[in-house]
Amino acid sequence: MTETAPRPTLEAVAARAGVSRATVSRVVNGGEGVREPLVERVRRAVEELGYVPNQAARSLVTRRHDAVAVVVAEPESRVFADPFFGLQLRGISKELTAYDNQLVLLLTEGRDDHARVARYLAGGHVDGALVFSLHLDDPLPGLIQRAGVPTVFGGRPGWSGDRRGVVYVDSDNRGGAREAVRHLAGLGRTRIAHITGALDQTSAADRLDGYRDVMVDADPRLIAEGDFTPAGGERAMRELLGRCPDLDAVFAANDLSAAGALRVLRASGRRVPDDVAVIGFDDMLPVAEQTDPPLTTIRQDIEEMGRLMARLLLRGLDRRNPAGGVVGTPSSVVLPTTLIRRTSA
Amino acid sequence: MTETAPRPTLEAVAARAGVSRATVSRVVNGGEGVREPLVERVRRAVEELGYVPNQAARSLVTRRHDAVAVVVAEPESRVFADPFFGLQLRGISKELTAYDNQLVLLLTEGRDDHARVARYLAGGHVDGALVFSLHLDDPLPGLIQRAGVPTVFGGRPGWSGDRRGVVYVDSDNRGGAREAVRHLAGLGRTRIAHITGALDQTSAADRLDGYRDVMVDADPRLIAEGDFTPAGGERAMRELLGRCPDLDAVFAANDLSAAGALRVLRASGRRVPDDVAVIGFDDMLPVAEQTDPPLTTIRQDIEEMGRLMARLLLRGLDRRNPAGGVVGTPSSVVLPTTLIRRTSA
DNA sequence: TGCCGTGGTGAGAGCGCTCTCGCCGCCCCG
DNA sequence: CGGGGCGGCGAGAGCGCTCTCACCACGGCA
Repeated sequence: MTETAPRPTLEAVAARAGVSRATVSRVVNGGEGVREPLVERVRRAVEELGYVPNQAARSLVTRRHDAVAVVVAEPESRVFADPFFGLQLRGISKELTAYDNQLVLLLTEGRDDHARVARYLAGGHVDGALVFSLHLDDPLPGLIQRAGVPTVFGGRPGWSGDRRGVVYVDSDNRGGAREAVRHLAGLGRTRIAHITGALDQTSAADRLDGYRDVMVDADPRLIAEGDFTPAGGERAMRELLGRCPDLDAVFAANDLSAAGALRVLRASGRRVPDDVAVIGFDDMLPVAEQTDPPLTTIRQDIEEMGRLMARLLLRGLDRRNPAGGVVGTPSSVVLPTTLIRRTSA
Repeated sequence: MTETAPRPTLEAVAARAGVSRATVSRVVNGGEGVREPLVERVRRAVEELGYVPNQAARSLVTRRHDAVAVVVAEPESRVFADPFFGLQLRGISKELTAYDNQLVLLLTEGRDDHARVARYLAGGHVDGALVFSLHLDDPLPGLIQRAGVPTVFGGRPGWSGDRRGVVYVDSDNRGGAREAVRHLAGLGRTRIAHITGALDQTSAADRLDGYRDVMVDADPRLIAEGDFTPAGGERAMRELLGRCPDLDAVFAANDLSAAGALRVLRASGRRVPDDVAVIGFDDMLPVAEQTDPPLTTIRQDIEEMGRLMARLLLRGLDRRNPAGGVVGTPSSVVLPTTLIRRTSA
């Protein structure tokens, strides 16, 4: 716990290099319009003094912070039980780092925190925000929109407010679900059940829609509500088995609930995939590879989603146009999914 | 993606309230030494204009940022496969939020990033740092110490540098391990094996030490090296079964590797706990409760560790002395562990 | 009544930076 | 050889805040 030492200022560097503050500033910010010998002298002075620009002073005049808030608005601590957010965070972090932006993490605890987050964002402490808020009734997106902070959402925000200018990155949940169900059908299965995710989230709703796209007139008893957790998967599977003992396949809304379903199936004496084929969603490696048997699933590139969110935001912020593409208001992106075949289906 | 609107300044509030900037500043910062009617007038003006202080301007003069960096220096993306960091982050976030500090997340990708992190910390953008760097040979703690940033480590840093003034928060890994092994011994088990964690981390080394404390002259073949992952647990368990088919208990360095071990034991036809008792470490709920059978384990309060790290740092920063206690250089804290009995042992 | 002490308020400097503008010297062209 | 243009550099203002200090109006005491 040492104390922070006094740090050299632009002034000090200028004095040492024998130039003006303005010139040092120019060199520090890229060196445009300064002749080589001077650039060299300034660089050396910076080096020798260990000069690091004071971000506060800089922000004060540029009104830029080179910082982005990441808002994770999950009511429950379930957030990190899933490796989901972690992976997305990693993708975000990589992209932000590549363009020298900092990541300010805002975790919310329940409703009261929304005001806090909104205040922070409205306070202009960051240049933009990446927001994870997937619940249908979440007031946060609205608050943020009112705060006027450039924002990219993680997952299609399911709220009823003004839709204009809303940018999000999502997986093709519906398409992926269709692919999953078609795969099961292609295996000759006809009694294909679905364990949904938490239906107040758009991803769960979309996957259910995808299931219905293929199973146009499916027996409604083949659908059981889960909540993306293993326990929820177990519950739903037991329910399904009770209602339709003759089912021969299950499409679970994510790998975690598939894992739960798998346990119940085994306990009930069914063999997977012989008696019942099971397919998950996410391709969460530590889960999908570790189940018994290993899980066939729909892969979504979560880290890439994070990276893309950051890239879109930065592009909208006009940060020297990250990674090419046309500058301007970016639009939402829906990433494709892939079927990963293991043994469960 | 709306543009940020121009925000009112102190000046504007002062004008509206008919007072000086200084008075507004005083009110905004607690209102000490300003008479009630004025306070009221200023408050109203702030409210009406929606004034939010410009943090950059404030930092420029106070040299405080009310921001803390959280550095996660895990080489591999394994970081978030474990819910570990997520939980700790949550604890940290809660505490920081309670004292109005922001959380700047710094994830590192391999060695090259160390310099970046060190530069950032040395740059004085944050008031302090919370660092997770548990590897023995990690140069980061040294770099940070040189940067002169007040720091609290998560887990005992295992490095050979200057130890003075190093503050950390850790679980009683050694004591917990002793309790685990004693519990197995109390069950009448005598051939107690140990699956270690990644031994370049202090927590793994400490747990191994704890095991040895009880099993003073254990057969060295009863120890197999794991790496805290389920796959590592499987590998180690197979190794152990090959070397010592007569073992009757296993203490795994964490729940994840215990889950792997459990699978191998079942595949080998052993009954748990009848033939082999198994105990884990961490009490990672989504893992420990979902194994078959549910895992007996050593619980550590991970969220509390995070909270404590933040509290210690803030206290060292002299932030109005969070949560009581003597002000001054804080010292390290080692949190106790608890045995959680489920069915595996 | 006069003086000092005290508490409340305002004026102003200055934190470290960026950016505009103006000056100066050089080169090119007539 | 002179003038205009241009590129390189420095001077200085000002971003929005905090904090010191001086000022003023009281009240208490002699």
